[in-house]
This record gives sequence, structure tokens and C-alpha cells, in this order.
Amino acid sequence: MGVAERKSRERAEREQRIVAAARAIAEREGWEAVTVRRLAEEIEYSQPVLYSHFENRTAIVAAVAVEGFKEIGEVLRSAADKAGGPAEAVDAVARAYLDFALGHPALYEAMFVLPTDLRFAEADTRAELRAAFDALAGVVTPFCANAEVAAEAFWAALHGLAELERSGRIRPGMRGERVALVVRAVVGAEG
Amino acid sequence: MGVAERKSRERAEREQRIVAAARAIAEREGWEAVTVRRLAEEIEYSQPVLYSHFENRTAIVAAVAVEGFKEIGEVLRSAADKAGGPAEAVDAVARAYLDFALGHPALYEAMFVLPTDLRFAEADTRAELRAAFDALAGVVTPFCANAEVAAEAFWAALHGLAELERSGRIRPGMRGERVALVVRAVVGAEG
DNA sequence: TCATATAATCTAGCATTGCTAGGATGTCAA
DNA sequence: TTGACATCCTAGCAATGCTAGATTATATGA
Repeated sequence: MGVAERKSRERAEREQRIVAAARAIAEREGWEAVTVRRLAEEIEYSQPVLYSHFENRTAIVAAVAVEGFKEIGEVLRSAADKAGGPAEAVDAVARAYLDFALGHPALYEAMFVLPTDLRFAEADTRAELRAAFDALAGVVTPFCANAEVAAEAFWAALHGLAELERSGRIRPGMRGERVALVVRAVVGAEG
Repeated sequence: MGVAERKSRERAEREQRIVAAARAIAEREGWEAVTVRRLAEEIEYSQPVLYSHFENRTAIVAAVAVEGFKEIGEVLRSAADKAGGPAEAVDAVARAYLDFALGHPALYEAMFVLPTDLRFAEADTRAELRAAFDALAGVVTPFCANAEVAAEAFWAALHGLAELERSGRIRPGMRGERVALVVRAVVGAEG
């Protein structure tokens, strides 16, 4: 019978509306404005309904973070694909990463700063994260012997640049120069 | 009259006890355990007393962060001084940075992750932060043309490594290899 | 068609948080 | 001793995450 399907579909849609509302409010007013009451009001249901979808508030943040991992993975892959060669690919991925992080600060915050309880051990979230990481690792591989370690270091450099700039600790105007240095460190390791 | 001096000294001591208690609880149980009530109980005064010392809770976190900036500055300078040459200095500073960050995770969290309201524009905090940054910049200068930009990138790489490892996103065992890569990127830029 | 069991949802409230108003208590000079 | 001032505490507010229990809607059987 289609009743059960309709119900579960409506449930999934409502869940998606919760995540979307959380993300929108966070991006517009910051994560501290994302309260359970506010979300309940937004989707026009009472608060306990939210707890039938998510265990707690941080699980909602985690759901937004997973969206972010999925999207940044696509963005990075797309940047790598469009590049003319391996060196350009590193450059394109690096810039795409920073554009993404600083273009969606609240989303990036959910992914890397806020406590999310997603311990990178669950099957689903690991897949999203792994895919994003692989996009980074892919462009680094041609230049380094130990690709896994190099990818981690590359990722760390980009993450550090994003975080320090996002929190106003380094000069915003010099982003291009800093990225160029990091890219040079990766690409120039052999040449 | 020495009465006023005694009073202001006692006040300063009490303030220091607040900061020390906050730091100790955070390092032992995490920052979410650092509540104003808990701190009041710890120093054996009522809550409003805390608000005669600090504007709000985040100002207490900021005070702990300033302590952290002071200490990491000393640690990095000491590491640089003990090193045998400029290349070794970069390596020593990089390892000292990560040891500090991962050895005092709550302190590092106060410095870089938690919202602190210290906008790096106030005279005092700027001095502490600037001193720490200069310790980083100092060891990078011999190897790079644009030292300021290089120092920012170096800092970002170390911060990224610290954060990704602290939050369990990269393998803990490979720290040495990653640091070596970063150091090589700085030192090897000329050689 | 209607009664009933089940599922879905809401109302109301708890405990905890950061923060503050207003009263009580101590302290010091005149 | 008294009055003015500083110091401190009690008590409480509003907001938060979360939940128990009542209430309403929905589907299923006779």
C-alpha cells in the first residue's frame, strides 16, 4: 500500500526541511541563533517532533556538516577536472577549497569547528568525508611519494588558512599569495 | 596607605584564581563544564563577584586564551633558541607548536576555536599574540623572500595540523611525517 | 459504519544556563 | 557613634535543551 511510502516520504521531506532551516539560519545569523524552538517554529511543528528525527541538537549540526562534506567533495572534484594539468589542478583545488570555506562560513564551521559527535566512524558520514579527502589526495598524488601523508599535510594547510582567515587572525588581502606558497610547496617538491 | 594596595592586590589574586580555575576545569573536563556557577563555587564567592571581574563568560575564556598566547610565545622562542641552525630552528619550532597545541587541548581551544570577543585589536592581547607570531616568523625569515606571507602560511599549516589531529580527522601516528613535510616545504624553498 | 488500537503530535514543564536587580553586610572617615 | 560608601549575597529572570504525559488524528478490524 502506498500509504506507508507517502508517510515515509513526507517524513524524509520534513527532515530535510529541518536541516535546510538550520543551515539557512546559521548562515544568516550564526549557529547560536539555531535553537530547537526556532527550528520547530520554522517547520511549523512542535519541538518534540524534532527529537523524533534527531537525537539532539548536535545531531542536526552534524546533518548540516554531512551536506557540507558532500558539496565540497563535488566542488573539489569539479575544480580538479577543469584544470589543464596536474600542477594547475593543485592550484585550482586549493583555491576552490578556500572559496568554499570562506563562502559558506557557517557550513564550514559545522564541518570542522562545532562539536558534532560524528566520529568519522559511522558508515555514511565516513563515505562523504572520505570522498572529499580523496579529491584532495588525488591532485597531490602525482607530486609526492607518500601520497597519504602529503594529502593530510595539504589538507591541514588549507584548513589552517581557512580557519585563520575566517577568524580574522591573518590579513584577508593576502590570500592569493599564501595559497601560491602552499601550491608551490606541493608542486615544486619534485621540480 | 597600604590598605588600597592590599585590596587591589587581593582583587588581582582573586581574578587570577578565576582564570586558573577556568583553565583547570576546562583541561580536565572540557569547556562545557566551565560554568559561572562552578567557577563561583571554586573560588568560594557568589556569582555576581565574577561579573565584577569579567564582563561575561567569554571574557573569562579570553583571559585563558591570553595566558595561552603568552606561554606558546615563550615555548616557541625557547625552541628556536636551542636549535643549532636556521633549518633546525624551523623544525624545532614546528614540533614545539604541535606539542603545545596537543598537550594543552583546552587551552588551544580557547585560543583558536572558542568565540572569545578578543578581536586582536586591543592593546594587551595584540601584544601577546604578536609576540607568539613573531616567534614563528623569526625562524621562517631566513628562507623566504616575503617573510610575512610565509610566516602566515607556516602558521596556518601548523594550526591545521593541530586542529585536524585534535579533532581526530587525521591519523595520530603520522604526526612526525607530516611535520617533516611542512618543514621541508619551508626550508627546502631555497635549497 | 463505527469502535478501537495505534501512531502522530502537542502542551506543559523540568533542570540548567548566563546574567542582574535589589537588599544586606561590612568598612572607613568624620 | 554615625553616616556614606564599597563589597557581597540572595533571589530571581529569561532562554536553553530536552522529555513525560495527555491529546488528537489515523488506520484497522468487526
